[in-house]
Amino acid sequence: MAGAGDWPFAADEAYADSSAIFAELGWANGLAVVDAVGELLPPLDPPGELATPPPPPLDLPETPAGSSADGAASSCSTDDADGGKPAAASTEAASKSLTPGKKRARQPRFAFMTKSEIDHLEDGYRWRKYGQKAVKNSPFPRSYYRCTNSKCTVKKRVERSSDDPSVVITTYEGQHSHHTVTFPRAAATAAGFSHIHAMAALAAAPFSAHQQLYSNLQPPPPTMPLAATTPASSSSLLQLPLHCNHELQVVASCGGYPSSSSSPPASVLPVDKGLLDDMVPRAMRHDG
DNA sequence: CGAATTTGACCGGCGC
DNA sequence: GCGCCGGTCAAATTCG
Repeated sequence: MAGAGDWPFAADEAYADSSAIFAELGWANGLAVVDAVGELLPPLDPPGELATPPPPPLDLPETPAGSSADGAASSCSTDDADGGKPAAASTEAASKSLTPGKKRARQPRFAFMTKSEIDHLEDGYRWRKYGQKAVKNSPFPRSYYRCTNSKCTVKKRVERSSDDPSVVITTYEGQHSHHTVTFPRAAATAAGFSHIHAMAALAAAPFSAHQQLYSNLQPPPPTMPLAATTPASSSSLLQLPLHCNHELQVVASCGGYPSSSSSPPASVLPVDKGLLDDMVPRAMRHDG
C-alpha cells in the first residue's frame, strides 16, 4: 500500500518506552493527553519529561518513517518484522504457537496517554487480561490485554507513567476486525470519555486512517487539512476521514492551547455525537 | 458453570 | 556465552 511508509512506528520495538513514541511523533511538548473527565489537559509539565528515561536517539534500524516513501510501506502494516530488526519480544514469544520460521505479523501500534486514576479505561471493546509484567524503571506494572473477540487480534498494553503516576499510557496494537461491542454512550458522554473514546476509535479505525492521522501529525504541519478554525498554532485539530464518511476529530495537544485561552477552543472540543456510534454504521455493528 | 483474572514459567531477542 | 528483559502462555483461582 502506498503511503504506509508514513507510519512512524516502523520499528516500534525501538521504543522501549511508550512515551518515546510520542517523542517520535513530535508530541514531546504535549502528548495527546486527556483526562478521564473529558478535558483535554495541557501538556504535561516538563515537556518530554514523561519519556521516563531520556528518549534515546531513536535510531530506527532501517525502517524509519521516511527512510522510504513507499518502501518501508510495509514497515507498519505487518511484515515489517523483516524489514526492521526483529522485534525484541513482541513476536517471538508468540512464535511459540507458530510454526518455526514463521513470525507473527506485527501490527501497527497506536499509543496515547490519559490522565486517569483508572488503569484500564473503557473504550467500547471488551478486553481480556492475559498478562502483567513489572516494567523496568517503573514501579508500576504493565498489563497486557487482548480483545475478547476470538477473531480479533488487537492487543493493548496499559501502564502508568513512572514520571507521572496519574498518567496512563495505553498502547493499542492492531486493528479490530469487528466493531465495538457495547458502550454506554450516554454514560460515556456524561463521564466525559469522549476523548478516550475518540482515541479508542482511532485504534479501531482502518489503518489507512491511522496513516492519515499520522501523516497529519508529522511535524512540521505541512498543508494540514485541518478543520481547526482557531489559531491552532500550538494545538492541532485533526480531522480523520473514516470509511463511513464521517469525520472523527482528534485533538493532539502539541504544546498547549493558545495562550489566550486556558481551555480547548470550541472547535477542538470532542465530537459529542457518539464517536464510535457515528463512525460505525449501525448495520455493521454486529460483533464479529 | 462459564468467563475473566492472576501469576509464575517459559521463550527468544538483545546488549554486554 | 550469559544475563536481562519484554511478551505470552497456561494452570489455578476468583468472580458473576
